[in-house]
Amino acid sequence: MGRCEENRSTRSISGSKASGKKNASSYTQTNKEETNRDRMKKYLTDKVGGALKSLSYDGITKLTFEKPKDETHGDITTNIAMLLAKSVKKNPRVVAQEIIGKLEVDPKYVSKVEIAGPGFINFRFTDEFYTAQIGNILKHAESFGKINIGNGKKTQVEYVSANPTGPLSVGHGRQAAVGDTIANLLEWTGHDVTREYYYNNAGRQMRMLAESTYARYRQLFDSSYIFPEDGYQGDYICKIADDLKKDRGDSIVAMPSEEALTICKEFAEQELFGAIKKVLARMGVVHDVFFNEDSLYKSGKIEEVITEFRNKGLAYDQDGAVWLKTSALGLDQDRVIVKSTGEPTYRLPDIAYHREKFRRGFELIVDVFGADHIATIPDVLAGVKALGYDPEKVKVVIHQFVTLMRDGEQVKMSKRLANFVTLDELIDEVGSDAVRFFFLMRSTSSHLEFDLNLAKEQSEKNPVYYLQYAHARIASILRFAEEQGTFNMADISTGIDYSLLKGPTEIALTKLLLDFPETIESCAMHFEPHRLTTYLQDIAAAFHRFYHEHRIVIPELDIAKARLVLCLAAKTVLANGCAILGITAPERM
RNA sequence: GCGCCCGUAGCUCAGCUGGAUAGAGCGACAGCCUCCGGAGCUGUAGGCCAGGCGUUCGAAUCGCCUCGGGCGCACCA
Repeated sequence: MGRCEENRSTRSISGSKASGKKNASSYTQTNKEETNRDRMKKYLTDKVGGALKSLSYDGITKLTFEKPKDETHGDITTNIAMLLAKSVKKNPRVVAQEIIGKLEVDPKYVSKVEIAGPGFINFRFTDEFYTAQIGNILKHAESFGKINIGNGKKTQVEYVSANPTGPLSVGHGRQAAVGDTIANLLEWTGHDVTREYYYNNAGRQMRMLAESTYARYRQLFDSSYIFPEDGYQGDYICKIADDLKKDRGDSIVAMPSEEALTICKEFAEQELFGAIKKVLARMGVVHDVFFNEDSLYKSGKIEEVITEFRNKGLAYDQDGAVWLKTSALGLDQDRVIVKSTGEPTYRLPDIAYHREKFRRGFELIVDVFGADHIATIPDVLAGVKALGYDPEKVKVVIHQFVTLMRDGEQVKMSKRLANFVTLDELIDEVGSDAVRFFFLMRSTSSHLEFDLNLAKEQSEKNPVYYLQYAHARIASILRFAEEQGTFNMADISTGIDYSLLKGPTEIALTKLLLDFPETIESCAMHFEPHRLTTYLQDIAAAFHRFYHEHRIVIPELDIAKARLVLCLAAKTVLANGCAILGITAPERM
């Protein structure tokens, strides 16, 4: 890995990281088997399984439980009777009745079993079953929600990966937020995550950057100097040229052009990469590894791949170019991997890079790309497979485009005309929390409409504030309770009578809080950060409802304490969720 | 022409491996502060889930087709 530029510097940006440590062995707090729903399933699988056995219905079909959509249908449900109905030739409701007849459940856990609809068996658990677990949330505190399902699996998440030819756009911003949050989710589920940025500082784009910079530099001395036709038009090039002049005076003007261009390229690259890292850091995004495509050439990895394809009979020469027989790998047509000019196409280094990912020992590889890169993926996966690696280990997350809206109108952007909004400007305008949250709010497969007015709005309309407000409000209540002497943060773990929590809003909030670990699991396994944003909105809403129904700091100390502990649990989940999303959870606002 | 994504309330979008009367926010309308943060809460109105056919006990969800919108389809990355 010596070819990679390591960057394991401290990640202390905006306090958004729960921890800079990525030691898999620290994920011992919550085992998967211990999540609330798993516990319920395990219990019921045992009980219902027993009933099926005594009816000789076992082994016919798989017994599963799921969470009903509608809360009035109980806490957990099974469709087993409907699945059995056909093979035992009975009405599903009759089958359900038979099962219930043989069922023996502990009333301490299960308060209600009923047949509903076409033949669902619904179970309701007791309030105490839930509230008794609040202590568990407090015990794990900032680790509540961590689930060790990755077992330290070596995982790489590649995202952003923009070449240093200009400032990052809002599209890159979405990718940064999505990639970084997926990385966070994978860490929370026990994966050993490396955050990586792949770039190319050779090639045509960079040559154009050099020429553009050089031209702007020359124009500082002679305004009639001609700017290249396809050059980068943006003002940022002028600024780089300006800085170059400050740094080197007029010393480059007289140089031979090759030498001058090299200097311009390196200067511009350094300046742009600095700016890219800086703006990413503003969003709390810090990569561990910056992998330079050029290193693949220098170390001969590119040649190696070509040779191997040739040896396998998967590469051939035609019209002066080298072709990859992708048609033999299940794709519609063959593709060029080395142009007749001798230059490789992007496919070749991409394949070589992915092979390196495998060679470096990654067992799970997540690529986050923009929708415009969709077409390249099948080639790379086919290439990887041909080289003997399992393409199933590569998960590609494609995100669709971002549209900025201002005052109900779409903000027109064009990179070529250089009138696009940069990520930096976006953060300047609405702040890092809103940027991250808005980018994460939607499913990656959907286009994202970013409403600038809404993101700036400091009111209940703004979903970020709604969430953060809930956290700040709880913090305020806890402060108040401590001032009143009702509550002592130091000894909250003992002497709480959770059975005093029995209002509908108290129970609803409790249940939702206990869903946190499985929400994390689901988000991580499907690489879908947006579901966490929806979940946290629900938590905030459930808290506000609870708050409005019950006064918390009251003279009845037992009840006050139980409610305060519920508040603290809600605060914990909100804070942990925000940490994963990479947004702040303010104590005051 | 081919591939991928999307089409759900006036607007922006959820809806996890198919499940029971389709959800949220905004917008509209009507309410709620002697009391811990009203940046909050409650209620009303609003939908043939683009359309069609199929799979099944059961479809917004799966399959095929059509229509709309986006993004790609190079010896550019």
